[in-house]
Amino acid sequence: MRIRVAECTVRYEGRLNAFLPMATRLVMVKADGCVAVHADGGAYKPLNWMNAPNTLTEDDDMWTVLNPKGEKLIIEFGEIHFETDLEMGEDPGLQKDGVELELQRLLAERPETFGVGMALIRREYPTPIGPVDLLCRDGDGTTVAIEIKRRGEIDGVEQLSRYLEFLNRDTRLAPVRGIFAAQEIKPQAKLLAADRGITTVEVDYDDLRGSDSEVMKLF
Amino acid sequence: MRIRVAECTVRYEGRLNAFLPMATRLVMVKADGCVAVHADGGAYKPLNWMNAPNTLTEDDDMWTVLNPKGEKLIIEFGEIHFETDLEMGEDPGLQKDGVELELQRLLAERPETFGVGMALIRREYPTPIGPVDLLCRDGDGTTVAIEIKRRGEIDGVEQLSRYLEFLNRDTRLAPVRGIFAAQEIKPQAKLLAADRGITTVEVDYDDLRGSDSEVMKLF
DNA sequence: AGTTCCATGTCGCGG
DNA sequence: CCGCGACGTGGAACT
Repeated sequence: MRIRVAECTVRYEGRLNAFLPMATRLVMVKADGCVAVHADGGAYKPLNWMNAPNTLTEDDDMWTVLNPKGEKLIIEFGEIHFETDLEMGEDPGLQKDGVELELQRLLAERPETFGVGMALIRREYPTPIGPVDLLCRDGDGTTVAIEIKRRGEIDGVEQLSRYLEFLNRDTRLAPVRGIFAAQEIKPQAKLLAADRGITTVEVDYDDLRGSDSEVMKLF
Repeated sequence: MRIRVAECTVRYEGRLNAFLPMATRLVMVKADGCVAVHADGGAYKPLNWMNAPNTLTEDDDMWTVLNPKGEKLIIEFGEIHFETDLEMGEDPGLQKDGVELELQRLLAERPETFGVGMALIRREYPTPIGPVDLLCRDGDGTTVAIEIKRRGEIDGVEQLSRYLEFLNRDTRLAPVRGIFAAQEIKPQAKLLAADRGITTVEVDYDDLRGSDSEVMKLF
């Protein structure tokens, strides 16, 4: 990784045009060729950048970064305060844990969370426009499509609506009703769901995890 | 801005849990207190980070970053290869040009782009679920709701559909038809729009800007 | 503060 | 390679 701290101006021409007046900034060039220009503030996002793949041309006090899409990043340097180049090697990468899939797994194990007699048909039930998180049958024998989100927003309701549209064309399943489940559902999403005849359910992740541990303890 | 390149492990506990095994990485601490851990590759996004506001506690070879929401970032250092701390001063900030609002402004000035006799009623016409970009009346006196995006994708069609749903409940406006305008419209979005009876229009930003300059020159 | 929508979103997966 | 959905989305604008 190459790091240069210097006075510079930056011009980006691509999906939009942008310009940075002369100031002191950090320019980072990673091993994969991606370039990022950081100010000393403003979260982790750089002011300007160019992702790999690209080509960096160094020309006197000017760097030109081009990518195959025709985007261009031009950095013109003034005084260079500091520069270094360090070997860092491969990164083993990030291990994550505890997102939507986990919630889905927990709820798939406990369909009765959504009503007495609710039974799972299958997870990730395929439709032409993508898989429904859970497809179930309720106590009355009605098919139920369940969409699960960590945070329930209007998009999720739209997504479920589209699934329902398609599922209801399948005469073997129709009529299909919808349940929208999330840890927290925004008022606007609740409103739209109600308007569409979709039930909303707020689920408690810790409770689910807790009862999961309970179940585990029995074995 | 403080920069340290060192062997380290990183643990994040917050909205999810994540762990980085020991490896050489760059740790950046900006003036506003935000912390970012970068590998030598993978675009501009850090492997792990903590945005301001937060508190950094240095304890021997371990840094603990806490934020008011209870999220936690723990960095444990091994060998330190390099460290520096540089003054960079305020950044004048990025000047952008050519985004959605600009497109909206240009099209609001030229409603006839969407058909002969098209007249603007107002920009950002309010509905209970958000403002419609342009509300117009066409040559036949029919109300037209126009949604403008830089890139036309399925979400935009959904958004316009929702607006139309609400606008058509207003007996003073109904029937309202929809136009979906963007510099570029994805095939899937066109398909969905057609299915919903929404017209799609691809507009040329440079043409619009050009004719804008023309208009300017007349005065 | 809460909510909505934009973004040079980025990223990963599956067709 | 495109389409599509998730993201610790982040960030701005507006109520």
